[in-house]
Amino acid sequence: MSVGIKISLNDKLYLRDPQQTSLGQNIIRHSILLIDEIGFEDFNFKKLSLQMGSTEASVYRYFENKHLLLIYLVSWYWEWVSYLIDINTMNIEDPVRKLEKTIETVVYASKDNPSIDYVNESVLHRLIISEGTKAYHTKLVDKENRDGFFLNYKRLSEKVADVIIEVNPEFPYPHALASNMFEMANNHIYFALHLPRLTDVAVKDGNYDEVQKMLKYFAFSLLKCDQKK
Amino acid sequence: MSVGIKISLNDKLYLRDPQQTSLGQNIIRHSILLIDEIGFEDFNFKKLSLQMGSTEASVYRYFENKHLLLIYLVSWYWEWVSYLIDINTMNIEDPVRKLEKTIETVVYASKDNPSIDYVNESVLHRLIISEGTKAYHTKLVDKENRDGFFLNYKRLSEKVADVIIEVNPEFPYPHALASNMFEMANNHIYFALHLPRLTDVAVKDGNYDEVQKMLKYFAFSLLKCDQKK
DNA sequence: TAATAATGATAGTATTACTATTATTTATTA
DNA sequence: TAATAAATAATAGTAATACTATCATTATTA
Repeated sequence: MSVGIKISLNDKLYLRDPQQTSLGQNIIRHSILLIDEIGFEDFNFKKLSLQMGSTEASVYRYFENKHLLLIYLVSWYWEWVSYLIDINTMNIEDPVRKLEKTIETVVYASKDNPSIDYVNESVLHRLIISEGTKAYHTKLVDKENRDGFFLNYKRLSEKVADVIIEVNPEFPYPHALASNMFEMANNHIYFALHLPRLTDVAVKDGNYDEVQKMLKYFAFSLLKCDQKK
Repeated sequence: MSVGIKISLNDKLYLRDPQQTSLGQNIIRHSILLIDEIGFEDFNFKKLSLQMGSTEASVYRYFENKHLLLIYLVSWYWEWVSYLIDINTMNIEDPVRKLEKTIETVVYASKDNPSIDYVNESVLHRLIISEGTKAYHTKLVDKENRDGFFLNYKRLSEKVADVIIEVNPEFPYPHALASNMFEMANNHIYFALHLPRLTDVAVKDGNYDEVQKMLKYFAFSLLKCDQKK
């Protein structure tokens, strides 16, 4: 982004760092757009290179396969959310306000100012919502987890778990509540758009207020404490 | 099953009803085992037919492709859970007890008596946990939803939402809580096994007691009412 | 300016995701 | 029980996918 943050990701995810070259940045840019457009199953490096005006071989020099590219994008996203949470809660002392602000950030991450020019955050958000869990639902989870492929998500969960503990030190499931909040945020946006009988919230024109309200209700109900506003 | 229930599924999911022939039943039996073994991505009809001692062409006469087979298995699973919930809560009047029993059933569905001989329920459960959400995370969701491919899951959610409303008619998110309970049950078993930093529960040797306890804690905390025991 | 590294162009291979055709077995029914 | 139909097996074939390899060209950097 203009301010110059660098999203730091596990370097085993790629063969050549895509953030460092313009071809690499193009791969990121166009893979986000193309996966969003045609879905992860139909996406491949041939189509991507065609759309980019590059070649299959070149893309393969950056990523071993599309699965690792997806993990890369997912990691990028959570690292980005994590960064936004840091900024947005920076000067907040009160843990309840901090948790509220965290929830707001998770739901509206993509609406936060434009940032890194080769990443369309709002398209990426949509992609994470529909394809995100495929990153870790694979036969290779254990190996990939050992290789640290999911660290960004786990660290973010732990960061939020820490806030949860601050709000209520007696709460027995801080990590589960944290990860569930992330999963729920994405799931219920998806449900609202595609399987509305599975939820009670509605979403229209990118307005996720009802999702946000529900997440706050769930969190503060469980933590047996009142919201500030 | 011996008692003679018939799991009724949308007939657009298949080309020929697999429950009606022994080849069809074999397809179900072996696809469950093989997907569990090698994962959905590496699974294909060639490998399946090889393992069954049949041919690719024969499998294609039952299912258009592996994606529809997955939806079939997922639907089968939720219909089966739904059936178990009906039996297990049949004579329970008290909604709180009913919800407790429902949660127990969801978490331990696979442990319920052996049933239909061509379905290994406990392997199927494991498969749903790791591959289940791929059934509806696809570019075709809307079309497939219109075709009624996800009815079993939606009806089950609504059934549980009804119990939730009985427990607390003021609760504003009964559908979301219901679907979230299903998602959470599977997610946290998966997390406990593969990404433990994302949860607080542990699972060993198929013992899901901690998951069950957590789900009850979440549900009854949200519904602001005490559990019975 | 020479050397090095990155990219493009092109080709090739094994596997996947099917469809088609014909032969054979099994089930049905006359 | 023979005739007929239906289901399955065997085999082959095609287009697309998921890569790998090679060599030419263009940038970069020493």
